[in-house]
Amino acid sequence: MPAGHPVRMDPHLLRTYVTVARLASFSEAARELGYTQSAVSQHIAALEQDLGAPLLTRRPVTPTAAGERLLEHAAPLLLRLDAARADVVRMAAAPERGLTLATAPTALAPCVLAALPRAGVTLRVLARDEIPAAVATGTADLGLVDGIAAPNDPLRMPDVAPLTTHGVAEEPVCVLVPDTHPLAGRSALRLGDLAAARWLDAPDAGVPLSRLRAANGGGAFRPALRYDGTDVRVLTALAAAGHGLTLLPRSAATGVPGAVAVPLTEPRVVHRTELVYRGAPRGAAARLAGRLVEREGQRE
Amino acid sequence: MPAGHPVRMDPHLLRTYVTVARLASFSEAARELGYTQSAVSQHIAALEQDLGAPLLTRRPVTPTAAGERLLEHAAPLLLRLDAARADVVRMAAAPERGLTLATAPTALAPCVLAALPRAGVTLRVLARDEIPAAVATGTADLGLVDGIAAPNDPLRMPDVAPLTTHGVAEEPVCVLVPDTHPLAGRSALRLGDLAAARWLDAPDAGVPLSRLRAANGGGAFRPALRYDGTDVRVLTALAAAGHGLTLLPRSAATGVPGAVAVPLTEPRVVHRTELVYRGAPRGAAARLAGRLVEREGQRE
DNA sequence: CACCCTCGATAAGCAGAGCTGATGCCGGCC
DNA sequence: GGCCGGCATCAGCTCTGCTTATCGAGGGTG
Repeated sequence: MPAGHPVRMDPHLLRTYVTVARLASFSEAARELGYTQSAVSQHIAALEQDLGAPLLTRRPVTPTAAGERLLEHAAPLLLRLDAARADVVRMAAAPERGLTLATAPTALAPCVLAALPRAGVTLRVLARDEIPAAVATGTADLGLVDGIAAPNDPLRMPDVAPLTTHGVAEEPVCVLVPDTHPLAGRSALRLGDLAAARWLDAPDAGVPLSRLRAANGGGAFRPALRYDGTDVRVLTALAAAGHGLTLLPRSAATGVPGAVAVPLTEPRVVHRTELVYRGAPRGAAARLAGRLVEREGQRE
Repeated sequence: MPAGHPVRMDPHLLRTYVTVARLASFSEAARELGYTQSAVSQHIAALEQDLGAPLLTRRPVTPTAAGERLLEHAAPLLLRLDAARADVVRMAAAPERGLTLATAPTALAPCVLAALPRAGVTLRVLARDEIPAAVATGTADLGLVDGIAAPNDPLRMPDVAPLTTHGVAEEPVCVLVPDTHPLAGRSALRLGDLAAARWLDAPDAGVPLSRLRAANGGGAFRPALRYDGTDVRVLTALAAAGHGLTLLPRSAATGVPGAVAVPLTEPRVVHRTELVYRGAPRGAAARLAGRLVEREGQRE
C-alpha cells in the first residue's frame, strides 16, 4: 500500500506560494518559476486544502491572515533549506582550507583584534546580515556581528541555521559629529536632541537607520547620503565632511580627523558584538573562539 | 516541459535520513516509517546523489562527516516545518481565544507577576524547551523562558520559528541547601566546591544538570533523584529533605522551610528570564509584552 | 570451515502524483 | 454590453516513487 502519510507542505509548494504572494499574481509567478499557470493554481489549491484554510484572496491576489502567517514561516524555512544544502555540498567538496572569520565592519573592536592569532586566519568583511548565512553555509567558520542593543539584550539576527552566539564585547555608542558642527562641543547627547539632524544611511558599514528608529520609539530619521559599502574609513570621512551624522562604537569613532565622537546617553544602549558559530567549533576555530570569549571575563 | 529544477532535499528524504541515522538501520527505519527497506535505500541514495557525497557508512550504519553536518541542519528544519504547519492550521481554526502566556516554572519572577494584568490571561506552565514551540505554533501568544547564562549572554533555546526574545529580568543564582547541610552556613559558594555533592536532576522544573556542566567547564555532576515534573514547590521540598542540591533563582529559593539559599559566586552567572514572541504581537499580547519589557529599560 | 542469516543494493513493474494544454468562468474596464 | 485578463477546472500523459523480488556481502555459528 502507498504510504498513508501524504506529508504535504512540500517546499515546492511553499516556494510557489511565496512567489505568488510576492508577485501578487498566479500567472506572473508561473512565468518566474517556469511552470504553467495551471500548475501554480494547483499548488496553491493543494496547500490550502492541506492547511484547511484559504491562504490568498483572488482578485486581487493578497494573503489572508493565515497566509500572512504562513509567509512568516515559509521564507526563513526556504532560506534554511538552501543554507543546509549549501553547507553539506560545500563540506562534501571540502579542500581543507584554513580558518575563516567573517566579520561586520565595526565588529573589529580592539580587544577582538588583540585576540587574533598572528597567522593562519582569513578575515572576510561582509554586510551584517550576510554573516549568519556565511557561517551557516560553512563559508566562514566563525562570525562576528555587531549592533546596537539594550544593555542586556541579544542582537536580532536572521536565523538561517542552528547557530550559537556569545557576547564578546560591549562598548559605548557614540555619535560622530564634524568639528564644525554646533553639537561638537557637547560631552554627551540624547537621541531625542538629534531627531532633526540628517543621518548617513550606511546599513552595511555602520548602524542601519531602522535600528535607530526602533531605539528611539519609532520616530523617523532624515536620511542624508546613503553609503552601500562596508568601509568604516569612508563612513567616518563622510561624517567628518559634514554629509550627515552616524552612530559608531567608541573605538571606531575616536581619532577621526575633523570629527569628534560624542557619547550617546539616551536611550541607554550599547554597541554589542557577538561571536556566531555553528554547533561545536573544532580545532583552530575552537581555539580562536575560546580566545575571543575569554576576554569577556576581563572586560568588566 | 517538466520543471528543470528537481529541487531535491525533499523533507520526506530528510525525515527518512534522520530516522535511519537515529536507528542506525535501514530496515528498522523502514519499519518505523511504514516504507519498505527498498524505498529507504532509494531515499538515501537519492539524497547522497543530490548532495554529491556519501552520508552514511553501511555496515555499520553511521553518519559520515557530511552526514553529521546534515543531521545538524535536518532535525531543526523538520521541527520548524511541523511548527509552521501547526501554526497555520491552528490559526485557520482559530476560535478567538484570550491571551495565553506560556512560562517555565522558575520564570515567574516577582517583577513578572507584578506586571500581569488582573484578568484575561491564561497562564500555562510548560517544560522549558516546549515554550518556543508553543509560541511558534500559536498555542501561546507569549512565552517566558529562563535559564542560567553568563551575565550578558542570551539564553540558548531551540529555534523552531522566527521568534524574538527580549530580556525581562536577571537575578542572582542560588544553591538551595538543607538547613542541616554542612554548607548551610556559608554566605557564598563556588561551583567548584560542589563538584562532589549530589544534585537533583530536574530538567523541567529547575536548571538542567547539563547547563551546570557547561558552566563549570565540562566536569560531570553526580545526579541524585530525578524529578520530571514542573512544580517548583516539589523541587524545593526535595532539596530541603536532603535529596540533593539544586540551583534556583534567588526569588524562588528564598523562604523555603528547612533550606537556605546560598548565592553562587563562581562562575559568574545569572538567572535570566526572557520574553519570547512571534514577530509583532498584536492587541492584548502587545500590551502585556510592553508591560513586561518596560520594567527593564526602553524599547519600542 | 562451511553454512546460514541478516541487511543493504539493485531490477522490474505498476499506480498515482504532478505537469501540460485546453477550456470554462468570473470580475473589471472601456 | 461585450471584451479581456486572469484564476479554476478538466482530461490526458509522464515520470516519479513506491512495491515485490532477487542478489551479494558480512558476520556469527555449529
